[in-house]
Amino acid sequence: MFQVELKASYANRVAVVSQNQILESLIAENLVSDPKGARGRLLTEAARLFREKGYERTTVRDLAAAVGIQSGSLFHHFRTKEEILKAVMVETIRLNTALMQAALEAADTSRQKLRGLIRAELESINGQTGEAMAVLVFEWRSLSAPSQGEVLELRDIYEKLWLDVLESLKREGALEADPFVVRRMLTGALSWTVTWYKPERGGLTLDGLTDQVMAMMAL
Amino acid sequence: MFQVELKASYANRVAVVSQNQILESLIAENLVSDPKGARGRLLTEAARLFREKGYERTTVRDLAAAVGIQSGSLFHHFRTKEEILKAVMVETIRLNTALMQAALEAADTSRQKLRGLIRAELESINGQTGEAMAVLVFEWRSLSAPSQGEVLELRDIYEKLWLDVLESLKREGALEADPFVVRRMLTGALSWTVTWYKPERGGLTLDGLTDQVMAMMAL
DNA sequence: CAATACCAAGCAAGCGCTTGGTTTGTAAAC
DNA sequence: GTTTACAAACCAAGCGCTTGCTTGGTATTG
Repeated sequence: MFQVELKASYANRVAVVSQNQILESLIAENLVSDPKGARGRLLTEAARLFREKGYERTTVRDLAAAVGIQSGSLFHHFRTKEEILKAVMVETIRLNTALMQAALEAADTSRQKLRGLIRAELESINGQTGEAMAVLVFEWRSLSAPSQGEVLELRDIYEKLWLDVLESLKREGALEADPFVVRRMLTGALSWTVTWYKPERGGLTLDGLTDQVMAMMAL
Repeated sequence: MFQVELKASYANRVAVVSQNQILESLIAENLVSDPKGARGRLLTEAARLFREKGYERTTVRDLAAAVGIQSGSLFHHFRTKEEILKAVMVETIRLNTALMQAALEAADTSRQKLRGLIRAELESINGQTGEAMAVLVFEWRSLSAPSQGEVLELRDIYEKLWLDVLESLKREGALEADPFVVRRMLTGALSWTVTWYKPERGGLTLDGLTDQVMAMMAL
């Protein structure tokens, strides 16, 4: 699907380059909206507002004002407010799945693969797509049951990426706990960083944070 | 403040006994409401509803109906809807701080103390007070800024309990990562269990889950 | 006979969303 | 190269409903 051609000497550089490449591929395939377009800009602003004030507290008037149109005009692009929330989530998952796959392809050992996944998820949560990721985590209940089902299907795809790596580590004896449980613990731990991790202050970089997670697991 | 007299042979028994004792002490001191009283029953129902539907989606009419009164009558007990949310959070933190302190006093080594804290927090999250704990985690943003400040002060008290234990472990060489970071990771990981851990199915007990967390950290 | 707890009714404000009509972008037709 | 056609994008206004909360009065309790 998406191929990372070569492993460069600087892991960061690989990450940045492939991230843009991947984003563009997805836009070309119409799997995510171009942030420069009208729809994409709305989704970006929606993610920001949903994260900042929560889905329920964000009114369609807020959303419209954020992109400079009237509230009623929103419904030309989306049928309901909830459809906007769902779109934010779906596009976020699509992007992340692609990023995770790239991270896996760029790593050799299981340990490196796990580090790649952790690093990629931290990047998703605390980087440019962070607001959308936070929405995905914290606004889950605001989705209607049918929409939850659709989003869940997409999520299963990338959860499997994690489980495969963790199971390898267990087989190799590097991990003692149950892979399934560990993944869920990591989901919580990494998601939670959005509430406290601020790269500007303190000097802890994303790579440093990744190292801390690995160290916590004694890996 | 609260003293656990003796360590019984069965850790569970200690936990259960002290939990009730502690709850009663707090009720006696008017630090938490008696769940049998009118106010306490409302707060219990409020926690359930806030967790189930979220604070914003829960109306004062829902809350009133849950305890069998008219919506207007709520405002005889609380001045605003937000005051109800705040009360749920404040009382939950008070109870948990007391439970954590008890868990610490019942353990000898740093490793056992950490296990006690993890076990206690998992119990809080997935046990009887689970709904209130989930509200504390997921409805944080629905609190007004002043209320957030008040609740934060209370939370700092019990966060210090965790940091002390983790710092001991680090000094002893059992932990490599930064205690501060580890605590935040654990906060996320343990809170997140509320979204997936179901003791009925699967057979993983709270003690088993605690073991998994320790194993994940290679402790 | 007070104080406490509650009810019945409803208000003002804000909500998601609809409606009917206008502007804008684009591309074929002349 | 202007005209025509038409859909997409947007505005102005507001409808119907729900929301948190108030009010004035009535039971209930110690």
